[in-house]
Amino acid sequence: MKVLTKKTDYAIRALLMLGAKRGSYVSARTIAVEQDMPYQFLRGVLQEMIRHDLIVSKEGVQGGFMLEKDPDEIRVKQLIEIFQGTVQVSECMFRKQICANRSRCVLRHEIMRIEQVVNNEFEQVTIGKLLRKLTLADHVMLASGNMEATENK
Amino acid sequence: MKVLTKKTDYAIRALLMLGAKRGSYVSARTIAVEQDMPYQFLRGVLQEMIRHDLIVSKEGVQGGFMLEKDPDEIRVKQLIEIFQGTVQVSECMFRKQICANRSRCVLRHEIMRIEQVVNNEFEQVTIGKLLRKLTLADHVMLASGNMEATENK
DNA sequence: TTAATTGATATCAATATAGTGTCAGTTTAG
DNA sequence: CTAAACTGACACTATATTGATATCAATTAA
Repeated sequence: MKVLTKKTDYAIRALLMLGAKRGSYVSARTIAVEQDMPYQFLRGVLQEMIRHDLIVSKEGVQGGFMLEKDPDEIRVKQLIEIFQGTVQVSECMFRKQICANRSRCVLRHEIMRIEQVVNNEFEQVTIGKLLRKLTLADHVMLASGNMEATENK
Repeated sequence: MKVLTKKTDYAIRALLMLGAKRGSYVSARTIAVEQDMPYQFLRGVLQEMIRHDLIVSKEGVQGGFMLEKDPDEIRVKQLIEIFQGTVQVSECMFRKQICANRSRCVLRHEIMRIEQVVNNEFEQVTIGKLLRKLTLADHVMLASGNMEATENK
């Protein structure tokens, strides 16, 4: 059971990078290299985020992508929805056709409850929160002199 | 994002059926027909559950499957683990290699926390609990005269 | 003018999920 | 003792999802 797919993972990390460099354009190439993501794949992810007004782009030399929304208003929940579709337990479950199978109904009811819990959690996590944790962690590392984890191969 | 795969879904519903008919053997054919599941596929699921000592089987005519464990001790969490592998956010995350990428680390940390929440929820749901909800729901339905949902096509 | 870029797609590869088929062995009813 | 109803154990196919690559036109700055 994999909670985040590559697309969502790349999206979040790209946003974190854009969030850290707010105000300037960062190219897909730069993000791909620094975050070790497949270039073309990442581009698709970035374009999807443009369509959802999370970021803006500038073409040509010195172009790239820039954060559009307030990091605190970009929720991981939304990213999951964009790249993985709504969190759902199993298919069907249309209101109209009350499911023909009792045990399936009982199961669904229980799972939908858990679904709510998960959604709630992902709703709480924003790019802003992650950004703050990121910089906080880096401060701790700098203070302790432990730098390896900050390096990029 | 799909929480339960068909295998897990079938497994749970098969167990509910075995739980409702404890003490007697129920054949894969019967379960498949009554619960509307693909016969051969279900058989694979049942065999997997035998390997994990959740159920026992008897070969030959009048044979079938029977619940082995106490329904209250069969947790949906375990079924998910058997049929979908441990709940994990993304691959890797081995303790030894501290991840080379800071933003990935921060993300992981947050996701692992949510993972805990989800695991906890699934840990609470047992076949026993579902069985009780099932029979309770049926009583309510019988009382209100609403029978359609109990019928099988 | 050229190189660095995005926009827009098309296509492919890899993996995971879902489902089918076959055959040997077991058991019970007749 | 035989036929039919079963499970055990696999091998296989199909479909869907995910992950990744490739191409080409348009844009922009140096």
